[in-house]
Amino acid sequence: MAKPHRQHCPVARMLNIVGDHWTWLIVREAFYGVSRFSEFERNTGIAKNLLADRLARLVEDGIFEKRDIGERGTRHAYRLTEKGESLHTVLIAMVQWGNDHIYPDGKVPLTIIERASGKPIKRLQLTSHDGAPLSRFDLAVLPGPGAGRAVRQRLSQISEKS
Amino acid sequence: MAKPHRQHCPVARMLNIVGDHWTWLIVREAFYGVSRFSEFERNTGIAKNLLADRLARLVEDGIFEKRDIGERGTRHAYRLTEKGESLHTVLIAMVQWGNDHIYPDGKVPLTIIERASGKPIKRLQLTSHDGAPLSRFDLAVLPGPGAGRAVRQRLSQISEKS
DNA sequence: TGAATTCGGTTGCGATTTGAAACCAATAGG
DNA sequence: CCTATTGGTTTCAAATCGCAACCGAATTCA
Repeated sequence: MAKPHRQHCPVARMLNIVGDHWTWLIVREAFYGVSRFSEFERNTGIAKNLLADRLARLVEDGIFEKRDIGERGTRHAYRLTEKGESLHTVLIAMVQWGNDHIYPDGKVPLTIIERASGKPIKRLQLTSHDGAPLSRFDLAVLPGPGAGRAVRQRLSQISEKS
Repeated sequence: MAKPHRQHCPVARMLNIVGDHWTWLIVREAFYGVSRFSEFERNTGIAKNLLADRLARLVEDGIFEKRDIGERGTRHAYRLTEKGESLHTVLIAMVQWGNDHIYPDGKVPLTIIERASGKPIKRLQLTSHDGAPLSRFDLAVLPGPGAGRAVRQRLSQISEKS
């Protein structure tokens, strides 16, 4: 794949793990319940060598866990770890964006509903600490506890401008 | 870049537009207020030829809009369209995931706060139509108004399993 | 008014990655 | 015991990446 990003930025660092488009299709399949190599292959259309490579990386990065099945087996199940499971919010954000902006006339291929009520879920919304909805213009980005010199400098430049 | 995905899936289709890791760094910069070619270049570390390619694609896909500045200008500003702006939720989801899973001991490089209160924003949460928080196990995926045969078949296979 | 620098690219090139296919050993299923 | 499936690895051509060089127009500097 590509050269890893060295920036101390959660987005850049996340992209080192899940910055590949095949990876997201693999993760999507995992949330559909897929766990076997051949199923990932069939459902995404990825080439075998790439699938093997991506799965190995994802296991190494702690997104998937590889378990043997069948006792004396060369058969495996790839299951999402908790770290992997928590990608769910990002995936849903992607689905919602795709549904909003790709299909004309609301002719979306799939809708996500709450099982219990049968009604569609709400769109993901940024909210303040007390739950009030926020737009991106209500936000500011501050250096966190782990911010180094570079990050601090960068963020101060931004706040100057605005 | 890669061959586009042909699946009728919002995730796959979105990845055709923003499935590249550089693209997300460019979008990140745009949300920081960056609009000029040279600034994108400096702040992301991307090569000039790739930046030119990515920006052209993003303009074509309606994520950015390219405006001339300086009257008789070979100088341009790349600004997010509304379609581009709405990627914000996805980006925030990525930031939150990165902050949660990449930095040990909560030593995150940046925190996102509400400007008005100075307090950190809430984590993005899936909610039902009436606002109750949901986990991914509370959800079901149904074919939408634009679902074709392939999607229907696929989704019915999934519901069989669970 | 020149001279130097910046901006927004394009071109060329070697190194890396991709995608498709062929191949393969082990095992499960009938 | 035979066949198909699983989970890969290998091979190879084509595409892409990343880096550096170059470039014309325009802006800034002296």
